[in-house]
Amino acid sequence: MAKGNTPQAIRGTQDIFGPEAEAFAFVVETFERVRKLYRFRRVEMPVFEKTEVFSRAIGETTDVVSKEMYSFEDRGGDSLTLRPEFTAGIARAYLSNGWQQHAPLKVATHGPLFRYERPQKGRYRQFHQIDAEIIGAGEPQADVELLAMADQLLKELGIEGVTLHLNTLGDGDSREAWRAALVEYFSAVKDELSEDSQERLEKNPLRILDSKDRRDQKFVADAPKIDAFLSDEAKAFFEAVTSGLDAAGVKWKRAESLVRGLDYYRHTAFEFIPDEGSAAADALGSQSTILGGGRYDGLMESLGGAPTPAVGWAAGIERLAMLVSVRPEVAEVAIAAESDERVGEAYELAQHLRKEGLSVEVFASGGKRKRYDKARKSEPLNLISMDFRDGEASTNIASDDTDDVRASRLERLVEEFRRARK
RNA sequence: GCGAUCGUAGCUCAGUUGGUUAGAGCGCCGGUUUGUGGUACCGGAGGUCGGGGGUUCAAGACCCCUCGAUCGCCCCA
Repeated sequence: MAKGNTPQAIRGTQDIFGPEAEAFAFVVETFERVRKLYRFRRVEMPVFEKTEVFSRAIGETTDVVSKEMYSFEDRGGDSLTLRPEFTAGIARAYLSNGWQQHAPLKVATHGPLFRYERPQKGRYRQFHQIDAEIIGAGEPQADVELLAMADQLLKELGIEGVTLHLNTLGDGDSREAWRAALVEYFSAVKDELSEDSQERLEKNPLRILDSKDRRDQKFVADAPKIDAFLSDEAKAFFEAVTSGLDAAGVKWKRAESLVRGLDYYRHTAFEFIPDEGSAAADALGSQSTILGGGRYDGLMESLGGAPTPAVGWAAGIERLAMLVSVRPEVAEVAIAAESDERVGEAYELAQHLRKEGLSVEVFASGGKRKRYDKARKSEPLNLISMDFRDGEASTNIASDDTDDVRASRLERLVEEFRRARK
């Protein structure tokens, strides 16, 4: 509980500790490992950019830009913004650094993002994502490889009950024609739509399709389908993606009403969503998407670059962390210095063992009788007690170590250490 | 931006229709069982009951405001 004059953390930020922090680290470590398997190269990006990087790339009318950005003026009067996503900044870096020379470029990164929103379960003002992008690759195989990586990542995290929902938005022309048809269709029944969807009709008609409001849902089933507006090329592209996924053993499900909020998406759009009634769905509350992305062939042009096909995804680390289970890290060795005469020696032994690659914790403070108990409670694999009684030093090892090699190596190291000290 | 629920020790929570010095468990600190021991027992520290105002002889409990948290809507990872 915060005391009167102790500053509070900013709303929507988190101080992550304990099992949550372990889960967070596990997600990041697993991502780093899997990304190397697919040969994605690591990039580090600035946390803030000129505001126009996001407003031009993401779209002025999107919620992200119009009301969720952390923007401020720097001392030179430029408008800067804390990044609300990775893709726009990566696209900017691609153009400003001439990374075209590396195309097709596969990059991965992770870190904090910022969005001024009302915090709730699985949703924060400072949140964290892992992110993967393939830039300068227009072939459907790029989509497949990217999705295969996502699928493998989730499996290696041990996350179950999550399904890839897949859709195509077609190329620019298909998408526009579909959008126009949707506006026409929903305009005819405008008065019967929810208030939110009446507004969406102006701003983002595609979003009406995944409205949660019953009043909207009864019209959704008969709404125009994207498939009717796809050009032959767009259709062939989507088929190549789906057959590639099948060949790669990635399970997917067609989601005709899946659209993505940001302006730059074309062709493939996808989200990994927990199955209804699954443990994952329960854990996430109403924030159902754990990983989402798609193809954004139009983005580079909006930043003044040459047309450049690209596809990418991002996943919320906090959301993934809610779905993984990690065992608490226990020490390989705990040393209880049960009398003050042995404290110095206990720390020396700890250093010796740490240099040999063992994780060691020393218990040498507080009541002497309680040091052993504390060491015990930390549930180490091996427990060394060091005491000094009746003028005699004793050193004992109690081992619950299931790894016999490590346990016997420890005994040897401790024995060496004692001989060397004499 | 809107709505609902909630705010009592470091943590999890009790606190009866408003009624004396606000409690428990865990954790923390100290001590006892002169001991191969994750035990048990004893003691201690720690609370402006989120904050402010009001009603009342009396408020942790009731009313108003405010701050914060949680969950949901919008949107999104």
